[in-house]
Amino acid sequence: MVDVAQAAGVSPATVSRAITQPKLVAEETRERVHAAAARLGYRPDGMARALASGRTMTVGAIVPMLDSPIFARFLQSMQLALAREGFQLLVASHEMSPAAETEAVRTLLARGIDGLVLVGAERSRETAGLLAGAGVPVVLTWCGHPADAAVTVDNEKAGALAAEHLIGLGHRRIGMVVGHLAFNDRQNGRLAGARAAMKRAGLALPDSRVSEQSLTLAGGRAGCAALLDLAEPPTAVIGGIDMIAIGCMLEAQARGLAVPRDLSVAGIDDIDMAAHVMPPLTTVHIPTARIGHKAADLVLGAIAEPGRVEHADLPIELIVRRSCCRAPDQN
Amino acid sequence: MVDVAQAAGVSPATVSRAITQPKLVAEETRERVHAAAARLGYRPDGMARALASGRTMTVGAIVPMLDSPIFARFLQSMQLALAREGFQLLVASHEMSPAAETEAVRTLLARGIDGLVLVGAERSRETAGLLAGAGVPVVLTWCGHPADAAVTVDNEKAGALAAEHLIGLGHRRIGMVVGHLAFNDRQNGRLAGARAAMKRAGLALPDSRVSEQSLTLAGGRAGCAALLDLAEPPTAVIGGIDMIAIGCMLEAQARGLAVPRDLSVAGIDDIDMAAHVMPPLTTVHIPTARIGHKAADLVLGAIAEPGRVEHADLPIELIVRRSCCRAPDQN
DNA sequence: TTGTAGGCGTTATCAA
DNA sequence: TTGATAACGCCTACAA
Repeated sequence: MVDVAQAAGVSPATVSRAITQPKLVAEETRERVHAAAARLGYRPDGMARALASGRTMTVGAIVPMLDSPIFARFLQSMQLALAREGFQLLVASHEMSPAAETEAVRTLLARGIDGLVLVGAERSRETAGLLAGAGVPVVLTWCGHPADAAVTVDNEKAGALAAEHLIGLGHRRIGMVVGHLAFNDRQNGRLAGARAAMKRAGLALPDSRVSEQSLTLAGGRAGCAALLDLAEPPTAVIGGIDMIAIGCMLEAQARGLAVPRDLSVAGIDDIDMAAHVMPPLTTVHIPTARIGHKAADLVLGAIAEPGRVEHADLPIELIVRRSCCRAPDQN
Repeated sequence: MVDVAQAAGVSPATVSRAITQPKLVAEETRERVHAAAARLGYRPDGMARALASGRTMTVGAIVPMLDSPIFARFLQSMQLALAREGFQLLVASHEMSPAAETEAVRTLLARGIDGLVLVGAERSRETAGLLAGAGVPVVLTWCGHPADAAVTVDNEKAGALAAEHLIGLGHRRIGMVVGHLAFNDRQNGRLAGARAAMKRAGLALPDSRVSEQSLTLAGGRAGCAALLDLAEPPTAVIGGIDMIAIGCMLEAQARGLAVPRDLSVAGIDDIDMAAHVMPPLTTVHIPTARIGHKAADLVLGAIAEPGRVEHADLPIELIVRRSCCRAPDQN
């Protein structure tokens, strides 16, 4: 910077201003500085800048896992929105481990970020403590109490929408394959919502008809297999995420069952694939990309105006495709 | 840090050493420092540390897109390997735009990273220039010239393996659905490899039997549709990535064609889903997670020992499942 | 509109 | 083994 200043015949301070606050510098001076900077190939040092200004132009995000169509999409849209404002995205994943999440928060905070985006509202006391003393805005996604800065969707309602659709089709024995419930308030919410909807209809969703599996196609297949092997197998299955729901369809089909004739399957998420599998999956649309975009908006807003906490609840809706049909007559 | 130093009755320099180079400090002193640090809740400032030391403990990665099972997996394993060594991952994506890649390189470099991982070896002159003057190790992945620090797989061979398998099954009219070829040397390589294999067998893969599509399920469906609508539709199709190949299967099935009886389909990548779709997809296994892991190893190695350039070529292999069968008798 | 000067929180060199 | 002290490269009142 000193070199640029000399080359442009100004002081280092003016170079700094010409770059970060162009309006404070006379146009003629500004141009001389920029020319000199370009000629000398000057690149401001981000760390020095961060140290002096306290701002890193970086937002951190910690997701349960990178290797998931949902979080990949989420990060994708967040990264895009951040990049548009000149911010960068620092990502970490905790692989469903609260301890790993704590560690990720710790290192991200130490590394220097201007804001942090997390998934879910449920976390260890230790992590919560770190966040409380973070000194940077924190935005929660998917779940979040009304007082939090958060972008939420109604996971209970998502589960309920799927269940109500199936109930409306006459299904009475409905099963659900969910992700591991520990440290996953999204899955917990969806299960609770489905259960509540069934209760309202005078039906039950006993634990025996709920299978806890990994959030993968394989998990869906395994969970569906378990439910189909029951003495009284369900006539319909809800997947806690689409990936699981699609796994359920594949397992049913692998056993020679037709979907939806022999087994109705509904999902939650509406990932791209849902529309393309056979049969196209009936699912609850969660606006994943919008969550990412909105989360970026909220952190950026809170960074610009410290203390500001916004809460956004994004609408969800049932997308009826062709993986569910009327239940066969039962007793 | 000054507070900690005072509380421990030592100088700031000793606090620094006690934390970063424990061995240089007497055990008794070290413990006093750590105790004081813990009591005061001291957290080293990453930016100050970066400015003073020149190391950021951060590695940048720029991928074509975040929203892809392959790159998500890749980043996942890289992030894990980096975290184990105390490094963090800064990610950006360029959405298949060379200009966006340039910009991403520029900002990551400015932000301060100790190393950079890129996908593919093909890029704009401008980006290449930035990298040349980057001052930090750069590791290429998937593609890379032998002189580069890179983790490569043989994309030509991948295309060839798929094609040879189909040729061996008696197919003579083989089509291919690839991703957009511009700025994607992986897809170019796979296509070239398939073409070369067919040529060796006295067959041709004319452009008319190659469909360029987006790297999605929908792209696969569209590409397959285009090929099936040909006057002489292929009896087998290769997908440039599994996602496309699976899209091809879905399109065929949606048209009432049985896979593989009426159309054989082969993919390249071996994503998790490949084993679970119906029929299970015959594909070329690309060790995506290992690429990520190895890339982390290489950058870390180059960071530790500047000037070191390692090149790793990872093996690939054909995984025969059930989406391909013998060609029907033709002409 | 521009320059001066102090400081951001560490690390690293050199003595002690 | 520990302590001064000078960078690290930039930002930002404050003054001119």
